[in-house]
Amino acid sequence: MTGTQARRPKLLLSSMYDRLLAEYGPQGWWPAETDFEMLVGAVLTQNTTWTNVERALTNMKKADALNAAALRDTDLERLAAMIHPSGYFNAKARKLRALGEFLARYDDDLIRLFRSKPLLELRKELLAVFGIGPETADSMLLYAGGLPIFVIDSYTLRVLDRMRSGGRELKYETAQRLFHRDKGIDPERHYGEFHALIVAHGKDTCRASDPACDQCPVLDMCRTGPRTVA
DNA sequence: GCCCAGGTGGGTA
DNA sequence: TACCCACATGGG
Repeated sequence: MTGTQARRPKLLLSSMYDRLLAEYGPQGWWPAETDFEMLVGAVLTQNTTWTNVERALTNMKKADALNAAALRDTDLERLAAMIHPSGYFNAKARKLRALGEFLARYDDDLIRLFRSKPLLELRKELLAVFGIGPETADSMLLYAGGLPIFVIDSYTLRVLDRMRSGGRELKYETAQRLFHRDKGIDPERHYGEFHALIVAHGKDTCRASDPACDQCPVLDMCRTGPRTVA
């Protein structure tokens, strides 16, 4: 650090967690009845509102298609019709097909899948599946697999960028490292809840169209000047 | 009518 | 690596 550069206060992410929890209460994510439904929901919710995903999931349940074998065997056009409300239905139908084919490697057994290898190897394997990117993979590992990995989404990147002193936008893995390195955050107790709280806050007030975040009632650290994320 | 939503894959320079 | 764009419905 140069002599002219002022030392900025460190912001503990754990304090952000406390603020969000006090404002929004426990979120109890992921909103799915089964781990398999969670995996499907993770694909369907890509760049889409959850209410639209729920409509698609309901259609799949009615058609008895909410299982791995159905993802593999159902005609793609029919699958796309079921998930129509979730948008990108043709692309997502192909993604669900790829998910079903991937699960067949583990005999459609999610416990077997998540216990098959170390976390980072499993993550790499998921990322190789068509339609599964970093956020989708990490959501699956955390919420369905119960594994200690933090999920970064657009809300998280937006909040972190606003809390920082400017410069380049954070990349996914860089942002994820900030959470993994914060000793005040317990992976078992906090990762799932923290991500859900950030989403709750994002839906509530942290709009992309409000770059100054001036109206944010919760995270005033977003608008109180330059800070450095711890 | 416009913007946005719990992203990802493919193409290009 | 860093951009761009396509993918698409439904709510505010």
